[in-house]
Amino acid sequence: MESFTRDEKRTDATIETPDAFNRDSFTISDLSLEFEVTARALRFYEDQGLISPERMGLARIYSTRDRARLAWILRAKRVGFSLAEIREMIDLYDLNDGRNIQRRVTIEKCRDRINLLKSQRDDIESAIKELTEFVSTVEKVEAAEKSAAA
Amino acid sequence: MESFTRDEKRTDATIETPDAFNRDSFTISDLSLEFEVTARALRFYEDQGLISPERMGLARIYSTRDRARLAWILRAKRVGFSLAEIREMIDLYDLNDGRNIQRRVTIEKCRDRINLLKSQRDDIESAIKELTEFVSTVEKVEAAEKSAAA
DNA sequence: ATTGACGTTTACGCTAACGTAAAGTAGTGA
DNA sequence: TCACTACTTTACGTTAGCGTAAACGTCAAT
Repeated sequence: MESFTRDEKRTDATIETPDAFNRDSFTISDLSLEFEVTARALRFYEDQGLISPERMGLARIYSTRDRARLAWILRAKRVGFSLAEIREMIDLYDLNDGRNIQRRVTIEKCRDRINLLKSQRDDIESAIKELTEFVSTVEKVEAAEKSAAA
Repeated sequence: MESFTRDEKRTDATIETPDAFNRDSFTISDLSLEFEVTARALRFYEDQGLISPERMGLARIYSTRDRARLAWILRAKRVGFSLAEIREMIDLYDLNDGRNIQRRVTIEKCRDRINLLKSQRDDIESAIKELTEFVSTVEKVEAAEKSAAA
C-alpha cells in the first residue's frame, strides 16, 4: 500500500518514454508539461496540502489519482477558487469517503458553492452579451464609414 | 465641461438626504454602501485610473455615469478580471467613443475576452454539475443509512 | 571523472488588491 | 469655540500564489 516496487516500472526505456501513453505514474515534469503549470506550482500545491504524491527517495511519483486530482484542482482554480478553498473542498470529498460525521455541513457548503458558481456564471453570461453587443456596434460604425468613403 | 456649478446642488438638505433616491451625484460613502465596497477600494480604483469623479474641493463627487461605470467594474471583477484588465477594457470603450484608430485591435481584444469568458463559463458549468452530483450521492448514502437504521 | 538532464530543499522576492493607521481638512451643530 | 463627522492624503503592512536563484543529490552517457 505504501511501498513502491520498482518492478512495476518498465525497464526497456532508459528512464522515460516520452511517447508512452496509458501511464500509471508520472513525474513532476510529466504533469507540469501536460497541464502547463510549473513544477514550482505543483510543489506549492503539495505544500498547501492539495496533493501528496508518493516518493521514490526524494522524487515525487504521481499516480493516476493524483493526476485526476490535479486536473480537478486546476479547473477549480480556473473558475476562481483560491487554493485554500480548493483544499477545503478536497477535504470535504475525502471526509465523505469513510466518515458520516458532518455530512450535513458538507452538503451545506457545497450548496453555497453551487449558488456562488451559478451567480458567477450569470455574471459571465451578461458580460459576454455586453461585449458581443459592443463588438457588433463597433463593426457597424466601421461598415458605415466604409460605405461613406465609397 | 469641466467646471462644476454648485447651483446644481440642492440647497434645502443640510448636505445629504439619506433617503433621497433618484440622485444625480453621490459621495464616496454612498457608493461604498450601495455596492458594499470600502471607500479605500474606490480610491484605489481611482488611483488605477478606472474611475475619475469630479471634485468639490477635495471631496469626490460621483456622477451617475461614474456610478454605472463602477457597477461595470465590479461585475468585471466578479467574473475574474484583474483591475489592469478592466482598465484596458475601459480604455477600449472610451477610445471607440470618438476615434477610429485601432478599431480592429479593439475588436480583436474583445473577441479574445469573449472566448475566454466562454471557456470560463463552461468550466463553471462543469463544476456545478460535478458538485451537484456529489451532493446527491452524499444524500443518497444518508438516505440509505436512515432506512438501514429503521 | 565529468558533464548534463532532471530532481530536490530552503529561502528570499514580487505583484495585486486592498487594509490600516496617522495626520490633516472642511463643514455642521451645540 | 469646541466637538463631531465625513472626507482627504501619505505611506507602510498584509495575503496569495507563485517566480527565481542557490546549492545540492542522482543517474546515464561521454
